Amino acid sequence: MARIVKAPEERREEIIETAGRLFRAHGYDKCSVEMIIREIGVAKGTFYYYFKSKPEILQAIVDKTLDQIVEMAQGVADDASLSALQKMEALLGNSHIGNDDGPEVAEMLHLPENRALHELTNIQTILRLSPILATIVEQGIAEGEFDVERPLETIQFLFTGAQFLTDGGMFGFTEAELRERRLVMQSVIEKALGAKPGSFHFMNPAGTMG
Amino acid sequence: MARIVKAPEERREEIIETAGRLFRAHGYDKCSVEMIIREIGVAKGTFYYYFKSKPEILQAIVDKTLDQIVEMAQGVADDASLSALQKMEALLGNSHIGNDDGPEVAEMLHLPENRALHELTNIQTILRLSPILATIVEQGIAEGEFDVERPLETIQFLFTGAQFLTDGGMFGFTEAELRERRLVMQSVIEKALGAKPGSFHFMNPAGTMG
DNA sequence: CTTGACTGACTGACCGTCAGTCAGTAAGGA
DNA sequence: TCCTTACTGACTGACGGTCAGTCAGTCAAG
Repeated sequence: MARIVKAPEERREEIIETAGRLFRAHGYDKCSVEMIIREIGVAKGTFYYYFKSKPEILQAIVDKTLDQIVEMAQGVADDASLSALQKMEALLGNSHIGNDDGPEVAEMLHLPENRALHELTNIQTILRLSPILATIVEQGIAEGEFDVERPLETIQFLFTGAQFLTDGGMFGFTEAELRERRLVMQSVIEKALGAKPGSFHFMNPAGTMG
Repeated sequence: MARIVKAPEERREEIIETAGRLFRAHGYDKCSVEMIIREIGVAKGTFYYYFKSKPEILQAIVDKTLDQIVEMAQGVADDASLSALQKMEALLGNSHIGNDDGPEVAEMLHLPENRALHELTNIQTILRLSPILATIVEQGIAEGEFDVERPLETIQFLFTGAQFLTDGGMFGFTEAELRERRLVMQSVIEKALGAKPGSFHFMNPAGTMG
C-alpha cells in the first residue's frame, strides 16, 4: 500500500481519534485493531509503533477525554464572577449557563454501553473532578451556602453514586426510573453538603411534563 | 481421555465452582476455557454443552453468589427480634452480631481485582439487596429512628457510592484513604436517612489505632 | 435374558479471529 | 551516502467456539 508518512504527533492523534470513534460506536471488545487500521489506512505495525497494546490506547482515549473535561471544569471553578451554586449548576446542570459552544460535563460523559471504556472513564472522572468540585464546595462553605466537614471525600462519595447509578446503561433503568433517582440524588446531595433544600434544583429541570 | 459421566446438575456445579475459583484467582480475562476444562479434566465440548459462551458462565457465577448473599440478608431482614439499626449493623458492620459461622455481606463481596466479575457483582448486588435494605429502613422509620421520603431510591444511591468507592481495588485507595472514605460514608448515610449522628458507628469500628 | 433402538453426556480435532511480532522497506534530513 | 525514523504486512500463537462422532446407560419388544 502507498506509504504515507505523517508527523508522529498527527498520526498518534489520528489513531486515538479513530479508535475512540469506533470504540464508542461498536464497543471496545467488538473493535479489533484490524478495524482501526483499516479505517485509517495504515498497517498493523503502525498501530503497534505508537501503542504498546490495545488496552493502552483505551487509556490514551480516556486520558484525552478527561483532559478536556478537567480543563473545562477548572475554567468554571476559576471563574471569580460565579457563586458556588452557579458553578455547580454550570457543571452538573442540564441547561447551559452562558456560552453555548461548550458542552457541560454530564453531556460529555454520556458514552454508550461499553463496559471497559465506561468504567475507566467513570473512575478517572471521579478522581480528577472531585478535587475541583471540592474547591467549589469550600467556596460555598465560605459563602455560608454549604456546611460539610470533609468536602473532598464527601464529593467523591456522592459523585461515585451519581456517576455509576445514572450513567450509561449499567443498571438498565428506564427514563422514568432515572428521573426518580435524580430527584433523590438532589435531596441526598443537599443534605450531605448541608445546603438548603432546593439549592440543587437544576439537577431536576422542570421540563415538559408527560 | 477416560470418560467419566456425572449427573448433569453435579457437572454444572463443578464447572461453575471451578471457573469461579479460577476467575477469582487469575481474573476473568486471564482464564481461558482451556484452563477450566483442564482443571476439571473434561473436554472443551463439555463446557459448551453446559454453557453457551464464556460470558454466560460469568453470569452464572454471579447469580449463584448473589443468591447466597440475598438469602442471608433476607434472613436478617425477616428477624423480628432485631431493630432496624441492629439489622443494619448485621449487614453492613465489620463485626459479627450473633452467629459466627455466617460471614456478613461486606466480607462475601470482597472479591479480588477483576473488572468483569466485580462490576457485574456490584451492580447485581445493589439491585437485589437494595429492596431488602429498603424494608429495613421502613422499619426504622416506623421505629422513629430514620426519616426519609424514598427509602428504596435513597438506599440504592448510597449503596452504589459505597460499593464502587470502597470495594475492590477500582480506585486504588490505600487503607488509610479507605478509612477516611468510610468515615464520610457513615456521616452522609446518617444525614440521608435522617438518622441520629453516630447511629451507624458500626461502619467505623474503633479498632486498634496505628 | 437377550437384543437393538434410542438418549444424552461427553469427546477432541478443527475453524475463524484476534492481539501482538518482526524482519525489512521507503522517506528524508544530515 | 548513510542513518534515523516512520511505516509495512506476512506471520505466530492463543483463544473462543463448533460439530460430527463416540459410548455408556436405559428400556421396551421378542
